[in-house]
Amino acid sequence: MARGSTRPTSRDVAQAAGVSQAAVSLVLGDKWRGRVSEPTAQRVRDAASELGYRPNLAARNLRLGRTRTVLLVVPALTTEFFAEVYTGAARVAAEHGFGVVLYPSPEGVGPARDPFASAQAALDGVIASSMAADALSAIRGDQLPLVMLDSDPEGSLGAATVNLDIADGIRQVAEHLLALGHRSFLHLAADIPSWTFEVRARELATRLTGVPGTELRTIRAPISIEGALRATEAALAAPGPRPTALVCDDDKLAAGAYKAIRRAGLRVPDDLSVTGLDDLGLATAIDPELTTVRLDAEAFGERGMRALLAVLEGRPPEKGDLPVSLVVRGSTAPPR
Amino acid sequence: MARGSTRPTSRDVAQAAGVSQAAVSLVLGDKWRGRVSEPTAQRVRDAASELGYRPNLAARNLRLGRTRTVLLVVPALTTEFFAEVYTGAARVAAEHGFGVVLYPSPEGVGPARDPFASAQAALDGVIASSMAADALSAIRGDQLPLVMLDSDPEGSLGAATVNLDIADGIRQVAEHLLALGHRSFLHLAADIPSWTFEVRARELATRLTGVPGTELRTIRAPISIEGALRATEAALAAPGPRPTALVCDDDKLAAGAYKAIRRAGLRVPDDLSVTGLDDLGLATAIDPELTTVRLDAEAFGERGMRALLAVLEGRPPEKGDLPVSLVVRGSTAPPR
DNA sequence: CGACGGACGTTATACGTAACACTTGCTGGA
DNA sequence: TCCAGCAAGTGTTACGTATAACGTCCGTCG
Repeated sequence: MARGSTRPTSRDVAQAAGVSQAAVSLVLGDKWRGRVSEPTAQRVRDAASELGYRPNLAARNLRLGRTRTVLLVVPALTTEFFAEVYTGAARVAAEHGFGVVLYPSPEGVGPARDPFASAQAALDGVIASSMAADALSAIRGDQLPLVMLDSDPEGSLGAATVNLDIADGIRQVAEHLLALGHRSFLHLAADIPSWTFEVRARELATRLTGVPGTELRTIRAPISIEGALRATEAALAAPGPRPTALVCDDDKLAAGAYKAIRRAGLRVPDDLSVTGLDDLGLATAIDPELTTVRLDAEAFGERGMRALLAVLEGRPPEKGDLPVSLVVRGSTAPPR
Repeated sequence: MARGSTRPTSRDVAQAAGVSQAAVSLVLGDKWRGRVSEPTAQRVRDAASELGYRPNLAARNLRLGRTRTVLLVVPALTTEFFAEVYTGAARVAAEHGFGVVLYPSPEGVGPARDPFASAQAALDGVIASSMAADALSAIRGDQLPLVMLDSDPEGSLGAATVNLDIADGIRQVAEHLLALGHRSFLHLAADIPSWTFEVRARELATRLTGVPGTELRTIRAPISIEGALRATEAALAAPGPRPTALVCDDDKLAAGAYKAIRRAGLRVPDDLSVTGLDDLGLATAIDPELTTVRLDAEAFGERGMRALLAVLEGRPPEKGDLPVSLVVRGSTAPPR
């Protein structure tokens, strides 16, 4: 590991302190109450810090048969959303002496690499976003304890799931737009096959079917500004009456839509109301600021980690979806 | 690890294939040319996949004394920039059989947690952004091979450095703005103590001092839309002649500045030209699209990983800074 | 006065893997 | 005929740690 000399081991510490290796392990592992005298323990601690001793984690992991390391599989790191999920998960993990390793699954539909080859660390369990579709089959192959983020509770075959209440978010969006008087909707959907996006489509359709005179069209785009720009441009150029409200599957799509709307010579929200979903920093960077659904990504990560800890300890994980809330800003207004 | 039964070991595979554990290790380690016959090797491979054998990485790491795992220390994951750095580093790492583990240092000036507590995996080396100032002292304490990203080549005490040619980027920005006719500049600087930001300030000052009649003022803000908004608002409200060009340390700051400029009733670029640095997705999401300096974050990550591999193998790392390029968009124009 | 138990440690072992050193059977050349 | 040499493996060990099981010394109690 180190350059010239090899790193000190617990045996080196033992020798320096004049005790056995076992005593070092006891003292440094904090299991010495009544087994080692205080002066001796102090000698061990001094020797350890003197030598700059750090336990060899590979050896410890081997001995204990567990690693206190967990893998977080995310679709791709191009959005700050999963950065915050990571932050939340890592905080809870640290409180329990665990570490979190990230595996960003390759973008697009590339060949599914082995997620565990990238995370060389041995693992106690896995938290996986259902959006990281490529990696899922490989993950299911392993018998590791698994928590799924935003995945169909029915279809997850026993794996614990932690979900944001996206359906409720879409309900709030729909009610907000209906209350403003909108009746002609365009849904800009993400073209990733994932349960969480199916929920958006289903819930939006459900909420509108009850209301007379409503109309809903759907277009799909990859989750990128460029992709959303092109899809929206095409939709706006299509013949027929223009919709008055554009519901986007996430904020990034909304940002792309803004550009298409500007290029078409139209204005948000005067000609077209737009909503997003995520409430990323992007939502307030664009003009007008975006009406969107606020997801608490950090809480999502925390809940995911807690669920995994529960599974590891044989406890049942918390039930219930995480609440979300509509944030009304300047991108929605009554139709003209 | 697994729920009920324990995972199969190489010994289990050996028994199933009717060979010794050593033979399994040879076959699966691909070191069997001339040592094990093809039929036997095939029997071993079949038994391994039959049992779903996966080597215990903790044991392997212990035995080999190296982990093929590397730590990437980044300031915080709130921007896609380091996501791309990670992508590049992970790709190169994978090509060499290495894995990359991420350590996002806590935001702000919180107490420096131990980066290695979070990355429970044992490590062969570290790549660290100089912006992750909190974690640096802890990192230097370990004797691990280290590569610094965007750090002072002089002040890094022997650690290898990989740098983007930020100075050249700022030169291009300055020349672009001077050529447009600007003479009164405002520098919106990041208030993070990091060499890479010092370079921006120094280079900008240098480029302007040669030109007669120029004026440069500097304000500082935390790297967030909100922070930039407030700092810019204050600067625009200050008495005296208004600058005609606003040079921002990165794109996020520029996005915040846009908002302040709009609130002041001014327009980009008519009243004020704005430049950024990074070329994130954000740069084209805002209106008008941002003139900025394109940094190839993925190449940065790749180069960082290659440098670390070189250090690990005792080779000298590549020299030379990575080139950057000015991307001129709609946020810069001649002053009125 | 013998036994007993607490305080303070030590010895020995196992975790799963990779690699070195060694064995065995066979072939071919002198 | 005999031995070198090779193919095809096997036996054994060490990596560094945590912990179960075992000693030893001494004070105390019945």
